Amino acid sequence: MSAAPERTPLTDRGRRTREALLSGARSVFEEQGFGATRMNDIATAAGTSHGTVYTYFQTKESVLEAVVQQVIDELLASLQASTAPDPTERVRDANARYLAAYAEHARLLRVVEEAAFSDARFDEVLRQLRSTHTSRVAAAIRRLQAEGAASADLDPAASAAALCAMVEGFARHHRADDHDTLTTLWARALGLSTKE
Amino acid sequence: MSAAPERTPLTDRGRRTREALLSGARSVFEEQGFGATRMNDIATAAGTSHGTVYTYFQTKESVLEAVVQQVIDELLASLQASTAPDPTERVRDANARYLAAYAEHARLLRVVEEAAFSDARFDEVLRQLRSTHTSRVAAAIRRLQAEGAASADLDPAASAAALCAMVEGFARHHRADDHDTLTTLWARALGLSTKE
Amino acid sequence: MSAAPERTPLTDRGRRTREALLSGARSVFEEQGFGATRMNDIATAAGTSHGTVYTYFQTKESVLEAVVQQVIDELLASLQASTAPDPTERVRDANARYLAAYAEHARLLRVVEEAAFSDARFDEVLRQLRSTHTSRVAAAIRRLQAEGAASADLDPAASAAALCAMVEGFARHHRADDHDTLTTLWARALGLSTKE
Amino acid sequence: MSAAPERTPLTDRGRRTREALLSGARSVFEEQGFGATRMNDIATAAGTSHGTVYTYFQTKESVLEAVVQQVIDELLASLQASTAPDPTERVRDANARYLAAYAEHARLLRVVEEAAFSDARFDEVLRQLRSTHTSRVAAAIRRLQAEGAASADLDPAASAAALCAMVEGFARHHRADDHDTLTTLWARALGLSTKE
DNA sequence: CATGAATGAGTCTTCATTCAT
DNA sequence: TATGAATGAAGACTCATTCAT
Repeated sequence: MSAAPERTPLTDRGRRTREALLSGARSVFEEQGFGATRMNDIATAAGTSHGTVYTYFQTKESVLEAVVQQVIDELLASLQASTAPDPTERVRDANARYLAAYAEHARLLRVVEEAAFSDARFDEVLRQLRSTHTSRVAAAIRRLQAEGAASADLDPAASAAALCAMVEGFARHHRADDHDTLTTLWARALGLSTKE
Repeated sequence: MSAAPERTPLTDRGRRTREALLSGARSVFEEQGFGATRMNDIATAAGTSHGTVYTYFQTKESVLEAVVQQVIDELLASLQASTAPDPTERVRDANARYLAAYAEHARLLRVVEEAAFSDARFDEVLRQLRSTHTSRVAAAIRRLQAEGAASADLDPAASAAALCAMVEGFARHHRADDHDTLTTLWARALGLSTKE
Repeated sequence: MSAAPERTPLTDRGRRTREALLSGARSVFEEQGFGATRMNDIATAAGTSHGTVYTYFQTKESVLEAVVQQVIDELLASLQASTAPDPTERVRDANARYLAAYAEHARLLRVVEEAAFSDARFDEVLRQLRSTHTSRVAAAIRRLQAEGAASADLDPAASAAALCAMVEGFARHHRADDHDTLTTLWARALGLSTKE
Repeated sequence: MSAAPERTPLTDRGRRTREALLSGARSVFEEQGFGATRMNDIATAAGTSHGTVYTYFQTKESVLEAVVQQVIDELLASLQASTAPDPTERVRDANARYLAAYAEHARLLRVVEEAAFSDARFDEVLRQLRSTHTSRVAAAIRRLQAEGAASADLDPAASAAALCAMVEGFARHHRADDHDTLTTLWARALGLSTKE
């Protein structure tokens, strides 16, 4: 009866405020992490009173969810498979883009990971993200195998999982833009026939 | 601010209490995570009263730190380089042991990761752990290269980082004991000359 | 403090809106009680926007006050003294009508009682209601005594108070339409001479 | 896991504090009502910090519940049936005691009524209280009927309900100690044979 | 050493009311 | 008039940490 519905802004002013909140929230989350961020910080960052946050969002989790929603699609879009002709180029390209995308969103992803410790929703978000990406990579591997460009004896799904883990882990812990080693390892692991 | 120094128990009874606390704390942390664990839960799990925890530890973080300390050494010990004669066997062996060790300590490691979000100390712990392991792997790779068993053109440090990331990520997200694919990928990536 | 004066709507549209608000408010109050009702709920029930409520009413209390105003007169009107010739019939008739009226308005009266805990205005409303009704009953008793139909030794005011309390309490707690016992008790208490 | 159990004090100091809280709470509730009472007020009245209230009680409702628990038994005890030989005396006696008990606890009962609007637990408390008392009165009426001292044609349960409602309502609205009228009405309603 | 009581800073959240459009 | 956004006072509750016994 007396709910506090996640309101969708009806006017322009409302839309602007909501945007300001999302953008402010993202900044603050990225700077302070999820747990350390106070609803008040979000309001302040958006230039509103703290009550206004609750006009558009129910809880801190909802805010993060909305922030993430905006980012997820954009993130997945930037991870589309490469169309380079050479397999190794494709891999290099894919890794480069992954590392770039990761670098751009690293801080927010960390926030989501943090939030995942106390809210399963975010676990799911991450699982989805990984699973989508891994599936794409598995498909790419299958394609390479069909073309005879990659070792046929590899399990595509497991390989994809492992290789994605490698890139993600590398991106996370070394945030280097050095993807040469990465590409080489990947290519050799898959037994890519290189043009030379 | 903090009055009582972290005390090392002098009496037998004290030693026993401290052990109970550590063991209880580990259970509770693993079950509930760091943030969700109350000092009270730790005391209860250890069968002591609330205040006793502070006889041995200064803060919740200190408790986790002590728990972790116990585990770290044990963990690193179980990750010593293999002594198998065949390179691929060495890799398989190492991966198997890594996955086993990870599985055994996964929950606690997650707790440390969670705590790392609010306390840099734990970030450091994880970094150390990874770095120690990666160094060892890098050394192993260098050895293989010296023996002519692995591709000489690979950067040992970067490769080690990437391959460790792969195993860690695989262990984390897929907690499978399927290490065949992992070993194959690793071996091929390194260009291991297989005995056949 | 309160800027806008309680306005009487001047246009037709205004009158309709005000009616909708009152009717919606009554429903919501009766369903949820006073404290649990949000201004928002009232607006929603009336099909208006949030802010519109304040065009017609100053506070939540004002809304209830207006709702009650409408009901009070109607309620008192339905409790006019009976004109049946036989005293016992008159009593039975009066009780029946009281119970019926109570049943019809019970929920709203409960709301008023609830509001009375935090706003003396509503205490006064209830006191008035009771006092009006009790006075009428006292007058009726005096009439009966004058006619020699009721025991002359009873204090009319006190008896009326007690008997009204009985009917009200019965209505409140037992919401039965069984008024036989009630009528009998009442008649015997007053020593009504029965026709037989 | 991380519950905040309604703790029973184990030490004397704890017992004293809990008592202080209950007694302070009762005062404050009676003075300000349930809704207007802040946890802080209770703490202050008990001379503790507000956190201490939560050492012993979970919510404001729990505090009231504990306060009421203490009173209920005492209240029911003081409403035991009279042992006077004369029926009318018994009634007078019972009413006198009821009015006295009511007067003593009136304020707290009002608080319970207030709380009942938002918490069904308290509705139940009141229902129980009434029902216990009404049952006793019904039993008393049956006894009188068996002795031939009261009209045999009355339904004891319904009569008890009505008469209890009368006394309660009278006590509530007129808090007079004038119980003469009450006793007379009651006696006549029941057709008590008076000794004269 | 152990116990359990006491503390209070820190946050989220609600919602009546005001205000700009 | 009507709308819907904005405000912010107010209060409940948690829990790490301190302290008296």
